[in-house]
Amino acid sequence: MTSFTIGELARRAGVAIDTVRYYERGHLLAPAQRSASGYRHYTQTELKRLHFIRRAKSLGFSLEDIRTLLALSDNADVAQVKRASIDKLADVDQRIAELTRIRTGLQTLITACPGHGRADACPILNALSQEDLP
Amino acid sequence: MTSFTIGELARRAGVAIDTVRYYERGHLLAPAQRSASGYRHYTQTELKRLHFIRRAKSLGFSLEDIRTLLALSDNADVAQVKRASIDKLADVDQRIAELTRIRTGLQTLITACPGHGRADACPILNALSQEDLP
DNA sequence: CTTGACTCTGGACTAGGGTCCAGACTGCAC
DNA sequence: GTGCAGTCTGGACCCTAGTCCAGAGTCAAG
Repeated sequence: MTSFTIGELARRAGVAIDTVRYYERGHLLAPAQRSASGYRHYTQTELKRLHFIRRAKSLGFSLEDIRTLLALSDNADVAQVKRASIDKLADVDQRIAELTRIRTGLQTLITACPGHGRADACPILNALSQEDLP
Repeated sequence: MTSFTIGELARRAGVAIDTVRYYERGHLLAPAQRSASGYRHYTQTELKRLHFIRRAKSLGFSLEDIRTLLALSDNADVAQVKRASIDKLADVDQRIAELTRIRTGLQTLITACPGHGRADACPILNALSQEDLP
């Protein structure tokens, strides 16, 4: 069974060493095995877990979410994992809707702005000064 | 020329008093006129500027962005205002695309997950453990 | 004149997700 | 056996956009 140092783990997972230690502090990773001299040593198991964390993060889960997910996953509670994912999806939809609203507002202003001339002919500046915008 | 206190300004703009002072500290608002006793006093000018700030924020500009925008607006530089808005639009598009990618990944997993049974039958958990996902 | 609401200041604190640091120790190659 | 890279620890610090606090001073109504 090959094992590797924290630097090697970090390199393989594409994170910073400090991040690994931070995850350990935050109970996302279990306390690592130590060598006689106190160096942390890891195996594929921890690398997989670290990959899990990064993947979940890239899917928009917070570390808090991931702590939950890992606990559920450790308990093999598929129903709850699915439920947590559905909640997260609703969350993502919410954020997309908000950004889309912002996008529409911006696009309207940009289209209307001549891009030159007097400031009071610029709908972007005017709109930002008015009461009645999105 | 009517003038009003910080509390009145905050009330009219729909922000907290602390936020007004915070904006002054961060040079989004110029240092306010003071009464003999040291109370800040504001006029329509500052109220309009504060509205501008809130509006820009609701369009997804950061305070840093807004500092820039205000400087440009003070210089009446319409071309640059338009350019800054276009940059921000690209930014928003980028964020929407990223979230949409996340959404697709989640939706796929949720659809595929039976919601019960063994953990290793749950595609959400499996996917998070694999290398080759979005 | 008192009471209560308002304002002043500097500074601390929040959340989330890390990042950086000093000073000491360890591991490995040459 | 020396030099350099890697690792250890606890704790400080970063960012954003505020929010909250204590203790002191001020304003206006009754």
